[in-house]
Amino acid sequence: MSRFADIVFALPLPQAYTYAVPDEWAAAARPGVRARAPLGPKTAAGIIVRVHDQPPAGASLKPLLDVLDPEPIIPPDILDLAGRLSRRFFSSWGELLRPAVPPALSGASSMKVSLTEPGRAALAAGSLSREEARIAGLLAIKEHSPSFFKRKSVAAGGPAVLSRLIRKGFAETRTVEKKAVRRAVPAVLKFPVQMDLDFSIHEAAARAAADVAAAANKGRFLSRLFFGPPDRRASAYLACVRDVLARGRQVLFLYPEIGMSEAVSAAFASGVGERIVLLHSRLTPREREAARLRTAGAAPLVVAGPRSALFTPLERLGLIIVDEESDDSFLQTESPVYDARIGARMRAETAAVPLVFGAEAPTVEAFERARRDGGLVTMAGIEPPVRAVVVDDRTEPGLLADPLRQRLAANLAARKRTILFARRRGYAAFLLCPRCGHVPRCPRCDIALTLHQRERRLLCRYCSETEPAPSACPRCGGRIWEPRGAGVEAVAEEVREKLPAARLAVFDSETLRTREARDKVLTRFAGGAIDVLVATPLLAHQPGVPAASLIGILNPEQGLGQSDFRAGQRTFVEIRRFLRFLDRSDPGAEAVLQTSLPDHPLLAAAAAGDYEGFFAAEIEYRRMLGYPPFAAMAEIALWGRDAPALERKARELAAQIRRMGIGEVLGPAEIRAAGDRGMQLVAKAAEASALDAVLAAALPPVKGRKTVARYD
DNA sequence: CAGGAATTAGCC
DNA sequence: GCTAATTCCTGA
Repeated sequence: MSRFADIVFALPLPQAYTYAVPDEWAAAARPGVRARAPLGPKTAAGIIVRVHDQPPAGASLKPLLDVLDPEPIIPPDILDLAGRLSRRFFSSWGELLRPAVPPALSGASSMKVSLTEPGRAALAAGSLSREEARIAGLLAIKEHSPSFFKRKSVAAGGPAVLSRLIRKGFAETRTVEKKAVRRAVPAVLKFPVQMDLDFSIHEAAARAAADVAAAANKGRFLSRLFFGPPDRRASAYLACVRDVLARGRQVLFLYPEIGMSEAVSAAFASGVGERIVLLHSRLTPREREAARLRTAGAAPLVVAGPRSALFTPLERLGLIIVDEESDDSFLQTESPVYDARIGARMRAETAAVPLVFGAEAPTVEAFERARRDGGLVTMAGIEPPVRAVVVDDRTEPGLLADPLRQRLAANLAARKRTILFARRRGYAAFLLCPRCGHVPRCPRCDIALTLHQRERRLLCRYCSETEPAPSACPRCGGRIWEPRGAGVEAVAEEVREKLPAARLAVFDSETLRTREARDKVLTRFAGGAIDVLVATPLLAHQPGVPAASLIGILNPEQGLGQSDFRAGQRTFVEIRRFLRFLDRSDPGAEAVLQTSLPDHPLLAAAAAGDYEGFFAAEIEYRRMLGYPPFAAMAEIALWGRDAPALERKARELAAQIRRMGIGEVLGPAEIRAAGDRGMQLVAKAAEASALDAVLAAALPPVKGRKTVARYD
């Protein structure tokens, strides 16, 4: 009889806790059931992940109080998957299990804080203290949840200052009932897009689909990358899926949370029909429960959903597909951190089922791996890829280079739709005093403050510090500011000035805060009531964006400047994603990539749709610098205020990891984010498992706040 | 140096 | 995430 149970909680706790199992619960305490147990001064419900007979070493022992389920609510394979992901990403096992737990009936409201009229007046009059003005400035831009102010990145002392503002009547809280989505999306979606799908697949794809189906049938792991445009991938997926369903097995289909790539979903809707269960963020709790019940049986189904669908329990899993593999949304960066692509590989390997990745512009890592393993399946498009004209903006005075402006005017005259993509929200990335070169910076984070013209405020995009935009330069007293690094507001202003007849809308998270507002703008754009959308990359993650006859991409080279080994990859993928909105049914449709680096090979490759050209250069760069996929890598950051102590701790950790003898340890180097000081180490190893083992041994003893990012 | 506010460690 | 313990800070 098992006398101990390991329990995980849906809290950011790094490990499982061991409890004694009282005799009365000995039979009921099984892996996968919920149990209530004492945790600190309170009790909490968690999930039993293991029962055993090994008394825990050292740690104190308390008995669990109650077993809440007669039967396991989570099957062993999902418990194990979440456990392995938590160890890989140093995140919470219990939090990872949350999407696998049947939807609870709690937490139906949330709190919002907003500024009152007296608060606005006090802020404008400057009668608030520095700290109060900072918090009030944030609230002036938009309302926030109280927990927003608890985030370290927002403000030290945020909660206290906030309660003072509330006490003085300058701010107020209100409870927002979480309302069920009124317009329910049916479980089987009907897709508005009409397209002629070419279901004939060419030979290489047909052969690959046959391989995948055969592996699914034999219960064998196999990994393939379907490299090609959405319509081609869709027909290849469908061929695999039909076969797997016909053998009575289930398919897990993961897609990024961008509607769903429309060609793929349309193909699924017509090819699989009723046997698809779509999981997505617009489901109401009732629909979510209905979907869960449908997936709970052994019926052959396609379960399609975003990254969290990875944790859907399935009795008869036969195939996993991850479409749009290079989309950033597969990596969850907030707690619990995990990468659904890595999780999909783990799940496919353990379940002994084939794994199919698909993308038109895959990650360098996936492409290299597929090439090496012979898993690459190239599917040429029916049409050649969209090509963008590259335009040099260095000699142009305004934000829109002349060739782009002319095309915009012509497109407007023809009453056709235009989308202009700018990289930033707000008005300008930063202000520059042309007289002395001064740039207002955040006093805590040292990065340039963003100008928000409408509120006349400067905002730090790291820590949300805000202050009124200064009228005169604090250094030289100059009265003229030059806004640099165009945001959507500035681009919109220029279009209005140069082309007053254009009916224009700004599409960013600040202008359009709710889903309803976003849908409304898209409907008007589709219906011809809006000619030009000036959008941040947010637009590319919306469902139902109509195609446009002119796409302008403004200065994507800004994304290349980040000191991140994946900046090139991200920029390429983003440009190709923007270009997808080009209306290919219009023979006069054009795309323009405006840049101050017109000769940059990555931009040229992105404009031409030359993935292989991009890959050849990028993989060489990764090889030379020893980045993934040529090494497994971890960025370890230690955070704190006491700089000397921090540095000592970081050096010790670096030495410790070096002693354990893995590939390479770089640093520690000083980093700053959100007003915090940190020291960062980079550890690299040839083998991912070796790196994970070293980190698992070296990290837990390190006290204090730390973050780990792991890449392969 | 009190007394409260802010931050952080620990939760089995 | 919540609470208790610890550290920090203000103001005399």
